[in-house]
Amino acid sequence: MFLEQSGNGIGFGEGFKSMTINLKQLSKLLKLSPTTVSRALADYPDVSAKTRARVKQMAIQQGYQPNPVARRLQKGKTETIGIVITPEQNYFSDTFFIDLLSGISNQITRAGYELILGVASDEEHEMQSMRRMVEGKRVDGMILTLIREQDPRVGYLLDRDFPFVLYGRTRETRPYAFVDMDGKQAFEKACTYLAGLGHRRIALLNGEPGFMFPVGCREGYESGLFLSGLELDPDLIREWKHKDPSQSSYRWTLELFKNDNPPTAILFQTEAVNGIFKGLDELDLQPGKDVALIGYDDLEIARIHRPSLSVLRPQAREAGQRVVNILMEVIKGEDPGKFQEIHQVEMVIRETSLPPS
Amino acid sequence: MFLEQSGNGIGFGEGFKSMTINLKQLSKLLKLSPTTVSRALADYPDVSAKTRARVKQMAIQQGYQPNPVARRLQKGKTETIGIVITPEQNYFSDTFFIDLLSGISNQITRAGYELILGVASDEEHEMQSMRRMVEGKRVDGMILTLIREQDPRVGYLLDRDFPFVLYGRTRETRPYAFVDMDGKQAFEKACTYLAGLGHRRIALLNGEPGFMFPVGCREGYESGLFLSGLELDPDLIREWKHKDPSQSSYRWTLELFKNDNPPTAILFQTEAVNGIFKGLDELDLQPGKDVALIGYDDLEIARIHRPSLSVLRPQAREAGQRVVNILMEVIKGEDPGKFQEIHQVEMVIRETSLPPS
DNA sequence: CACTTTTCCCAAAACGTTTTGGAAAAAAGA
DNA sequence: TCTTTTTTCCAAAACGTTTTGGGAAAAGTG
Repeated sequence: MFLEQSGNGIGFGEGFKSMTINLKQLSKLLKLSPTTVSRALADYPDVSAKTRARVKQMAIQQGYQPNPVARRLQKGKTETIGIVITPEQNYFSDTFFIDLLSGISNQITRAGYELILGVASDEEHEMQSMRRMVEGKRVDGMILTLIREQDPRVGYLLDRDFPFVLYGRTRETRPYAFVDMDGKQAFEKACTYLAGLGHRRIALLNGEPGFMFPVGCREGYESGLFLSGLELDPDLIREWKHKDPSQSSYRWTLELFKNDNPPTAILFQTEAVNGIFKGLDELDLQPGKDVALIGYDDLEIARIHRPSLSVLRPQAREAGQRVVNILMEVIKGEDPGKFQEIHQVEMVIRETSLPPS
Repeated sequence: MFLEQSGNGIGFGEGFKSMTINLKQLSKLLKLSPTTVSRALADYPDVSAKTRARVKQMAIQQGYQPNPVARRLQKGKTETIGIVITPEQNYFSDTFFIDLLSGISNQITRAGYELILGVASDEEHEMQSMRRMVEGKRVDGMILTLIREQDPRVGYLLDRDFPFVLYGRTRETRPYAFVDMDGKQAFEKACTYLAGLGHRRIALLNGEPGFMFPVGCREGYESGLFLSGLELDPDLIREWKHKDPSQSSYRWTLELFKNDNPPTAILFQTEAVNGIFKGLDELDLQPGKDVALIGYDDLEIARIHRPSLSVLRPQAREAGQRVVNILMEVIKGEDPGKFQEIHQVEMVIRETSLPPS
């Protein structure tokens, strides 16, 4: 009588929609207890090989899939990872971020987890969206991107000992897990490469302060200059704005060439390329020929432009996968401090990195 | 004794992480049954105003939030919406799609739901990702974007009577819910506007066949020509490829001007603008001056380019919100056929829509 | 054969809610 | 006062899993 309680028998005239089978129904079909079926499917050793095979076959035949919500309740885990993106800072400018997201998503799916997405219009909503996920017990872990030098999200998560992994780094003394690109090494490489070609006036059009990624770029730039025996000239360093990459980089490009001793090469984030091209065009300078250019990130525009743009190419997809694998470890209870990865960035030489004319 | 079963008292020395309170704990604190507390918070009329107030106050004070997983299990709903995006078809080319996603996400959050994201590399994985969500009982409804003329996803969902809403339309006779932009009316408006300026040779650089959105654009273009008393010339219609918008549109731009009687204006999707600018540049034609241009979608490049690009501007954010509101109705059991919305598209005249010279 | 060990299975509890179906207490009506 | 109605609360069931803690049967051992 107890077994009959919920009256959900094998189901006869049900619609397509409810044609999904239950653990209880499946076990009834097999004349086994739900316990045994559950354990058979989970490969517990205390169920005989014969019945395990029988159970699995029937499960496949009936298209049984355990209800994830029920499992989550019992296991006390949401099997869900959260990420919050912000449109203002033009994340989606091109393939880069979607590559990262693609790596993240695929790896999360492989683990049987879900990825829930928040879209926040500004920093405040970003925090709010994250808190909803964390305090509302909607996720087991968070992935953070576009990290700021002082990032309140990191402190928040560390304070409550909530699992998370950064794509990027921040200024925080407590140990935390991150995957970052070696922007420093990349810009150093690009800078020494240009110097090796004979360039003596190399400019840096960097991302604006506040975010963390321009820090490494600048370090690499300075170190590259030093290694090449070049002096750092503050007049050759400018910063574009996130809210308006093209416009600000356009203006700074014009500015750079007002210099008595103008640059013969520019290092920058590819996000700003449109403004630079426009500025050079206005100054009647040919990219590649009159001014060497190397961008950071291999966006579509870099490949299709003529002359094609030499770039530093971070492997976003791979990084995304690593972020997820690490987050899974942290969720399991591993020490986050153990997971701090800095990935190499390759340089792709195309047509805009010639010697000075 | 029954009440003591799980031994989770009010919790003294627990860490930050588990400092979240339970319905049972809350009810114990209030000396009420979990039933009453639950019903008080849900504003049931069978709990007195006084205790309701007391319960709510204590809930706020203790920071109680019902465990979403438990609620989902009991309610038999996942409170989750699914969406699958594909990077190949460059969705994220600019702000347009993120605006749509932003509207979707905000509205979903407002309803207390989650948005889960799948990223699929191709059509096959797109379907696979969706089936995992649907058959794995991970979502209550699906949102579909970038719809194809023959779209297997729509048939799949209709067959199993699963709630979904399209952003766009497809060729399907059974009724389904959608929100679409009036591409036809938009292109008709743009076309008659250009004709009104005196243009007689208006070209269309359209999206490639297979997807649904170029269909409306073409219809609007043809209708616009007709209304303006212009003949349709097949030589003035070309289609760019999704995999490579810039490159293909570049080639087709060159092609268009090999014509004995070349166009004086081009209508196109803004996605293809880089290729067009490049082609015109190579032909020594000034955008706006020598050739009028109107693009569909107000991407950043349209605003920052000089001359700035006249565009047709769909309201992506608003559309995203409507998609979610409709999906909620469909999930509630409303007839999807009732929800078929076509949104107007405004035209933004900037510098590239001058009369022919 | 009697005892121990191993193999194989299962009933019941638990996860944290909401809903169902009353029941006691209070108020209203006779 | 007694009955009926309304108000206010709650115990128990249910959602669909996984885990716990055995227990019966089979196999091995002396």
